[in-house]
This record gives sequence, structure tokens and C-alpha cells, in this order.
Amino acid sequence: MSKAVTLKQIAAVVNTSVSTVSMALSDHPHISPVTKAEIQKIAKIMGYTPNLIARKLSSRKKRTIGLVVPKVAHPFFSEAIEAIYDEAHQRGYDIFMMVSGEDAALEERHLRTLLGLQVDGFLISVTEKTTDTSLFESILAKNKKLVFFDRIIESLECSSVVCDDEQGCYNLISFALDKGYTKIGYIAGYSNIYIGRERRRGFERALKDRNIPLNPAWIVEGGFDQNDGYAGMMKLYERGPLPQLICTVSFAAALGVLSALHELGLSIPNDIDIISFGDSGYNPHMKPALTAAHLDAKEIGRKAVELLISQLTNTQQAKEKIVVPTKLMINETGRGPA
Amino acid sequence: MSKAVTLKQIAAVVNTSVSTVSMALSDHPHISPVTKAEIQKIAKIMGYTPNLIARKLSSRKKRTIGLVVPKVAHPFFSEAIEAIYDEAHQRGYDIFMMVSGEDAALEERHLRTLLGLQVDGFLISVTEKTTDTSLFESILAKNKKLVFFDRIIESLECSSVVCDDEQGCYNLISFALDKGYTKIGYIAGYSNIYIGRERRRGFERALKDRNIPLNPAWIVEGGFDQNDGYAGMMKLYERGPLPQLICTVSFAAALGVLSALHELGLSIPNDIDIISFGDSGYNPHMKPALTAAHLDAKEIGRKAVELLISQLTNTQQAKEKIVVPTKLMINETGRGPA
DNA sequence: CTGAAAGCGCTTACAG
DNA sequence: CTGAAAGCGCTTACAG
Repeated sequence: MSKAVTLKQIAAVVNTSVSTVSMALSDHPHISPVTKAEIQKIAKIMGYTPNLIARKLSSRKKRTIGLVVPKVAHPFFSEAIEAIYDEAHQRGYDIFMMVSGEDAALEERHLRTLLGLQVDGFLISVTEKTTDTSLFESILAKNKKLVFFDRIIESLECSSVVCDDEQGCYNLISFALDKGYTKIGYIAGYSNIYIGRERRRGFERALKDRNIPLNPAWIVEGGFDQNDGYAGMMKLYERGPLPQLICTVSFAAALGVLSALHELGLSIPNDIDIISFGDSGYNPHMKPALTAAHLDAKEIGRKAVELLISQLTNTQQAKEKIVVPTKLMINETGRGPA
Repeated sequence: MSKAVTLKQIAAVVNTSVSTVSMALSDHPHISPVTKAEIQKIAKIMGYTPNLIARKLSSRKKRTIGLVVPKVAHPFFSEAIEAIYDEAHQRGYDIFMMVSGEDAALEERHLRTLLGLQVDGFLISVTEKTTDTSLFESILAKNKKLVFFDRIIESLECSSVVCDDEQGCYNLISFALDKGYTKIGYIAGYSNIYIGRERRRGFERALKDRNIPLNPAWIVEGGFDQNDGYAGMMKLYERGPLPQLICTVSFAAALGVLSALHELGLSIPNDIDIISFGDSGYNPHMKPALTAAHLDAKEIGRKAVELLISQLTNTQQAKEKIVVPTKLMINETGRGPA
């Protein structure tokens, strides 16, 4: 294991001091161009790689953001993560990402690790089960910046970036209502988490605006995943008379519903129709392509980075909430009862 | 900004030394249970979070793996990344991930950053354009461990995890040949990168084994992405008489081909049929669901972590190549000419 | 069982 | 323009 070359070694070769080498390599104005050039040349020849760990320890600024997400292999998160990495890199920040796997205890451990890694700020999308906000509060108390995105916690005194969950779902349902549907079911996520609660509110408001009574039997709570969608659809089926159309709280849930419908031998749109909050690049190729509210994951990710960095650089900063509008994508479904 | 609690502060409160506090918190056997208990209690009360940067600098072991991938929002990589994080965490390692965005220069910078961050080893899937292997060689020369996965570089003296690209593609094409197809086109990636080269070799071998002549006009090189698939299909169309079936080098490319076919007004399987190397969870819901070679991204990710960690812990270790077999998923396409 | 000291590799005032 | 020194917050032999 050939040990890494250090400033000390370079100093020995060039016959100067560690501090001079350090300053020369960071292009500090106090060093003469000649010395600078020589040191930089030698450093290159020796294959010097700065020890970033040591640098982070001794210097104040880290330019590092901690990112905590519940999952990666997911239409929304994979895109948001990619955009976050890209945007942060453009702005000269590194990202330390941790994956909680929808496990609140693990999320907490990751947060502590990131804290220990001395990140300047955090970008967070919480797990489905996160209820204890005390760690977030204590991070805030340490004056570290937190920006939540998508899965936010409203009660906290920090900024966030979301899509227009309530309005977007309202628009989606309104589209179906305009097309003549009156019996609409809803596969909800969990209402204890922000996006679940807001989207459901949008669904309910759309019905209310048209004086269509809510049928509780047509609403199933239970998660945002494919299996949750599957289970939800099965539950709906068991409960008896089905609605004409089902709206799902997420694209993943919609996939689960599609599988369930296939298994039940129900066809779209004759037996039942379906629309979804959220979609993916695969949607246009699907059977059927779903009418859906499209979330701009990349934009949400980018805005989150932008917001966090602005809070990091500008000292004074109020709680801010950025809402990225969803876009109604009209595809093959939700186009009205036969 | 309430400064973070340090060992020094705890030592002051408990009236002992920094070294004792350090040892007590890491449960070192040299410290008496009584002292240990008290220190741990006080540390908790004071809200101590160890400075991992300082710890990494002073201790030899980091238990950190650098991960470099070309992208995140991608059916293979998003799954592989998730599995890598999970497996590494299970084994007590942290992951520092960087995203190269298919940019070889950026990939190199990320590698240097990771090196500076003192990671123990690297997990890498190179960009489409990576040709210069000198940095990898110099990393190897520093006796750092490297494990490549999926997009590997064969010439390097290090271990790798791949799927059976050649055999898998051979099997996929053989399936179509068995079904009676004789005119088969191929949307290839780039042959300068491992997976592109191997998959193409499998395609060619399958034809050769049946004495079916290769028609160069039916092979298009140009990348692994959706737009590459689209462009490839368009090129094929311009070239004149189409093959009966097209095989794509990736699922993303298949999506591009589907878009192109739609635009060209060609229907599947009447006008042309399609099969794909690689699929995704969305495939079963697609129109049509593609017959495809399924790569086990999670397994590849897990094996890569396992292999790297074994190289990190066992000193002596030879170059090893793990091949995770693909699985032929027979769906609606590739089932034979009408 | 506990503590003083050196050291990890850097940066950053401060002298000169 | 250059260098000696202190310090970042920890760990780890080494004394005692």
C-alpha cells in the first residue's frame, strides 16, 4: 500500500514549508507565482490528491449536503435524486446520500451519521412512517438547514418543495367528473403523511364542488406502493359494487391496481376505469396509457437544492414553501363512461 | 449556531480526560463500567454526536465505499443502487455515491474526490465514453480496491460483476429463431463498451449457429438510451426493407423503438416484432409486454458489494468475475412470424 | 483503570 | 512573500 502523498512530503521535496505548499495549491495570493508554479508542478508529478477529510476537519466550509430518501428504485425518487446530484454539482456542492428504505429508525440513524459527517444542510423526503419530529427539531436547533421535498413535515419551521398535491389531485378528479363520471373510488396513501393527506383533500374537494356525495366504501387507505395498490383494489372488490373509476394516489399504486384488475378479469374502461396521481416515462407505452397528474420530479429536486443553498449562503431566511405545479396528462383512460 | 458538543466538553463536565471519554463512548474494555456508564449518560444528555470527519482522520478504518454510476433514473441503475446501499449498510459500510452523468471527465473528477474522501474501495459502472483507464490503474497502484459492475473494463486487473451478456443475448435471439424468425435486426449500444460488445457477440453467435447470414444493414450502433433506440429504428427504416424482428441492446432502447414504430405507423407483430435485452417492472403492463432477457439488477448490486468487501477484508485476493445469469421472460412479443 | 501526549493531514491567523 | 505554530476533534499507543 503505497501511502498517499501529503503536503509534508511535497514540502520536503520543494524545500519549503507545509503552509506554503498548502497556500500554493489553493492558489492563495500570498504566494509568488514562481513558487506556486513549482509547487503545483511537483504536486502533480508526485500524484498528490488532497485529503478531503483533513481539509474538512480544519476548514470551516464543507460544501456538502446530506440527502435522505426513502428509496431509489422509484419513478419519482430516482429522477429527483438525479436532478439533486446534478444541480448540487453545478453549484459546487457534494451530496452524501443515505437511503432509509421506509424505515423510520434507519432514517434517524442516517440523519445522525450525516450530522457526524458535518454536512452543511439536509435535503429530506421522510419515510411513510416518520412520526417523531424531535430529531429534526434538534437539528434545526443546531442551526443546520433542512429542506424537505415531496414528503414533507408541515409542522416544522423549515422550507420545503412540493408539487401542488391538493390542487393537482383536484384537477385530475375534476377532469374525470367533467367527462361524466360520478362514481369515483380512491386508493389513498396514508393520511398521516403530507402527500397522502393533501391528495385526498383534493379528491374530496373536487367531489364536494359538484355536490357528489363521498362514498367511504370507495376509499381505501394503505400506502403508496404497488402492493398497496393491489391490496387496495382487492379490498374494494370485496366490498361490493365498484365505482366507475378509480383514482390512485401514486403511479406505483396504479400499477398494483392494474395487476389486480387483470387478475379479477375486469377490463378498462368497460368494467372500470383508472387514473393516477403521478406517472412515469413508461406511461405512454402502457396498456392502457393512464391519464395522470404528472409531477416534475427533476424540477422538485432542483428547486430543493436551490432553496437549501440559498438558505446556506444568505444568513437570514424565512420558512418558504415552493409549489411546483403538476400537469394533467390526458391519455387513454378517464375519458368518460361508455 | 450552538456549536457541536465535543469529547473535550464532556470530559470537562465529567471531570476526566478526553481519552477516557473517547474510550468510554466506544465501549473500550480498559474503562471501568462505572465511569463508562456515567460518561455515556452525560454524553447522551449533552446531545453528543461524534464528529465522523475527525474520527475518519485519526483512525485507520473508514468503512466507506465510493460508488460511481453514470445515472440514477434508469431501470437498471436505480435498482442496483438501492441494492448496493442496502447490502453495504447491512455489512456496516457507508456509501458515498457520485453520479457521472455519462461524462468521462466528470467521472474522473468524482473518482478523485472519492479518493480524497479516503474511501476504502470503489464500486464502479463506467460511462459510455470512458476510454482512458490510467486513473483506474493509478488507483489500483495505490492498492485501493476496485470492483466494476455491469459496465466493466475487462483489461483492468480487478474484479467485476456482470450478467451473462453474451449468453443471455444468445438465448434471447435463439428463442426468436426457434419461433421461426430468420430476419433479425439489432439495435446495438456501442461496441467499445463491454456490455455493448458482449451482447452483440451473443446476437451474432446465435445467428451463426443456425447458419443465418448476418445482414449489416440490420444492425445499428449508437447508444443504450431511449433516444438512441428511436434514432436507431428510424435509421433502420430509412435503409429499406425491414427485418421481421428487432432486438434491442437495452430496455430503454426498446422504448425508443416502440415510439418510432408508433410514429411510423408500424404495428407489432404484424409489421415488425421486437424483443429486448433488459426489462423493468413496468414491462408486464406494457403495450405490448416485451419478451426480454431479465437482468437481476439487485443481485448484481449485492454481489458487487459482497465482492468488494471480501477484497477489503481478505488481504490476498485474485481477480474474480462473477456472472449473474439473465432470465428469459417470455411475454407477448417474439413469438414468431404470423 | 485513567491520563498525557502524539498524531491523522490539512488550514489559517500571525510573525517575520 | 514565506514559515512556525496552533488548532480542527478525534484515536491510539504508552506511561503510570
